[in-house]
Amino acid sequence: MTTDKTEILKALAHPVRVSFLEWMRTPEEHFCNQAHPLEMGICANQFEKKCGLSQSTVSAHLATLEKAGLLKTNRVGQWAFYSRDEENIASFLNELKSTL
Amino acid sequence: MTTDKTEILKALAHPVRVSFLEWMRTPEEHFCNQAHPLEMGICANQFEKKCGLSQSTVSAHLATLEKAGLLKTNRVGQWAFYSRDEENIASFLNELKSTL
DNA sequence: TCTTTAAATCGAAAAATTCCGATCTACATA
DNA sequence: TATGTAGATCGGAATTTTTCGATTTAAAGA
Repeated sequence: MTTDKTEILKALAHPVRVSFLEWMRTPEEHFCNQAHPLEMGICANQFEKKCGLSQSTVSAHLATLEKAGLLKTNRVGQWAFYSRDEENIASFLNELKSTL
Repeated sequence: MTTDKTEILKALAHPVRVSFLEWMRTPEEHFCNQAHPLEMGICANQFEKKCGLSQSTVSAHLATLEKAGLLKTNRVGQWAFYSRDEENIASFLNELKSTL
């Protein structure tokens, strides 16, 4: 969670990772079949089903987004729940708007 | 000049290309030594001096930014003058803000 | 304790990106 | 016409990214 502009832009350079973030804007729309309450975040395995990539690839994409500061992780038992880091996302968008 | 979100985000994934765009926000500050008037745009060779990369590499970076729709080209004689495509940049930022 | 399940990590292959020097094209000028 | 300059394009090397299957780690349940 570095919040470095370059790292964030690299994280956004792959369409699958952008999709992950976009899906998470409206979880009830994209992850309505999740066993756990959506308030806990989105379970990692939900992304696998939705994007068709392997477990290890999805895990790597989620790690990239988390390292960039765009996602937060909530580990409960054997599960990892991801949610958008709205504060970092907003400040990135603001920085981009004022510097780009 | 496709104005495709994915292509733009890929174009922004390299720090040198982001620098190019940022420098061009204030040309009088970053390209004050240009022989031609800054209103014509920024001459390609200006970027070479400033970033230290080779002519062919700079040309490729500029082409990437132009294909993404972030820059416009104005060819005059043997020179290529580049300027920001403010309209596309603004609509990209707006789209990003409302979808990401 | 043994088995199952979820997710991270490892190792390696494939693909994409970055970069350079050399070449090619176009224009300008002597 | 020959020379010089600017910039695009080509070919290839180096690096980075993407992806997968296999393994490891950790927790859950039988």
